[in-house]
Amino acid sequence: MPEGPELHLASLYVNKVCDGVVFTGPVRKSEVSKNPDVPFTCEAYFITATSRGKEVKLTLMPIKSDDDPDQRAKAGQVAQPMDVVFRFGMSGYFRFTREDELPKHAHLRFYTNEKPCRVLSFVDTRRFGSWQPNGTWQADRGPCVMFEYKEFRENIVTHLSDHAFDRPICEVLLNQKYFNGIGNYLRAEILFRLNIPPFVPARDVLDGLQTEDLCGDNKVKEITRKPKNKQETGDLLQLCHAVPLEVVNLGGKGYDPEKADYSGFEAWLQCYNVDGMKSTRDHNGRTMWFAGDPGPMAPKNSKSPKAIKRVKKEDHDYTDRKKLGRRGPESTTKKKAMKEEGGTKTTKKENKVCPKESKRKKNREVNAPQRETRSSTRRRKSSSADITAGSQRRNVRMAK
DNA sequence: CGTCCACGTCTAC
DNA sequence: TAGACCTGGACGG
Repeated sequence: MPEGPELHLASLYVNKVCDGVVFTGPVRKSEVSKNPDVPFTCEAYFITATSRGKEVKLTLMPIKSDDDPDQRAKAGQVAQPMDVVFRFGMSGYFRFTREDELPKHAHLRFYTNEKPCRVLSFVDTRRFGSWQPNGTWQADRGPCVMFEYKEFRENIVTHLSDHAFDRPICEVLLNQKYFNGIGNYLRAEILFRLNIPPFVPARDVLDGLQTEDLCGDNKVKEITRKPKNKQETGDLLQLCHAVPLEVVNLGGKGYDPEKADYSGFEAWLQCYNVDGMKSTRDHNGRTMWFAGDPGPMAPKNSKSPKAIKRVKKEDHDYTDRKKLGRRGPESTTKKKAMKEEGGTKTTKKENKVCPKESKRKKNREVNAPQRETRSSTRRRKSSSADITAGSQRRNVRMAK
């Protein structure tokens, strides 16, 4: 669930399913969760949600009842509203179900006063997510790229001397102090659309930016003009706003391969995890998907013994370039890569950036070998109209 | 069976 | 700049 669009969609979901629903009693936490207890209990309360970048805030609002003059007397005092701020980690989301169909990994739960009751659950398989009772938006996170656009722009143009911008643009895009809401698939999609190599210095791309959105009223004019550097930067911050909003407007659940409506999102992706696109690890071990030139700051050193072995092997595989694909790149946490130690590791070769097949083609079906020039297997799931559109768009890019 | 990979932070050497 | 924190799906043997 977890980049800006998914967090916002989660807040919309909560507001929709909890509209008019009365919750009651204590908030309950799973045994296994290491997150804090939420010391809130109330006879009757509403739940509403808002989002900002990669956080969601739930507001637990006691219902004051004129019909219940005992309310104050009983509790000694009326419960106060409480905000709980969530981060979703890699796998967090909200679900509203009957109590007897609680999802696995429902780590924080809010119960309705119905009979049988229903439950709003914060579900988080991997438990990288977190919540904070009486929470506030995390102090070090910047303005929301989607819903605080003006402040977002300003925060960047007024801090360009920050050393954070010494890094490659693709890595800076994950810095939540400046790009609150951008994650791994969004950075790939945004840079791909502007044809910006991922490993160019961020400041080179952002330098000369205006606080005002250059592409506002004059949008058409600006875009049809010769794309200069400054133009692209204007576009970059604008796309950091517009691309996530596209996902929100897809109306599905965003990035969530487990869900039925994932195909719409998958068809929307132009670069991330798309067959034929290149990918490599950035300096933090995160996979960067891109097309064309990686840029001057691309990591040169392979840290993957397996990748080296593969490369050697492939040196003799001259028959089919298409097959190059899938090295076994490092896992983000390279746990036991030491196992293989041998001598392979010392002879580090360049970690070649090469096109590869998407791993996410779970079609075990052994069809006739598809020689389709990419554009291809993954995309085939979308409607033919989308395929055409996608291809055309790419052709335009290539023609440039 | 085992290995690799995943939409993200965190903190410790 | 590494690990640590976790579960589970895809894929290979």
